[in-house]
Amino acid sequence: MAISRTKAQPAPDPRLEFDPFAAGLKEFPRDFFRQETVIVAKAVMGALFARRYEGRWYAARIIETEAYLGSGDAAAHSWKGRKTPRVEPMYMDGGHLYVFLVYGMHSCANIVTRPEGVAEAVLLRAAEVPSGGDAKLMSGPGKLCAALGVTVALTGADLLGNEDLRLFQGDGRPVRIGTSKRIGVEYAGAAADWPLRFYDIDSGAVSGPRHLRSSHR
DNA sequence: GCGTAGATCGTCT
DNA sequence: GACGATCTACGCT
Repeated sequence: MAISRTKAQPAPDPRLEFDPFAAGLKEFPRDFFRQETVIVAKAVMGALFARRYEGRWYAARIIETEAYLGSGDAAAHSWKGRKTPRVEPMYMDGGHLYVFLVYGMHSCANIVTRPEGVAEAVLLRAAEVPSGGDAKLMSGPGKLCAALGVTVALTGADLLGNEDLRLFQGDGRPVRIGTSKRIGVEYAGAAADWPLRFYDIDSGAVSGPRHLRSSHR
């Protein structure tokens, strides 16, 4: 009988191997994540969501996000102050991770924003391979998590000072940002039409229907 | 390119 | 007991 040990985490896609430290990339200070959620949702465009696995670093370049505005947002899990065990990470200080499971099979990763007690977050919807390549690999929140090997086991983790889960600033290249309503929240009434989805107009990895991929704003 | 259906199970009512 | 902050396969145009 084997000795019980911590649950094994899935391996990231080898194509994502990239060392942000070797590339000299900087991280974000805590206060960055405490800003307004829409500001953060746009500012992390081009940033690298990175994970260490068996001693190597793997990363995804964020090119599509959505803002979820807490208690006043019918599309947010924290709508009307809901605070169930699943949603609790959304109430943590900015810079934490909130991961949940949708449709019984796909994980979705969010960066928690605002100070502790304010349940807002930025959903990471799509990303590019840092070294280039398959634009379809991470063109959707579930695929992004699958490629990086991120599961609900990581919900509540702190991205600052974390040994194997971090967020790095991009290389500073300007990103042209398009705006649209959020995807998959038709049940949210008026909030379903709020312009809270942001994406890199020039990226081939953007998710969603065609009419939500062309330039807006 | 577009629309539809089915998968699959944790979470909340 | 119903329903997802999704994805893929498949049929049709």
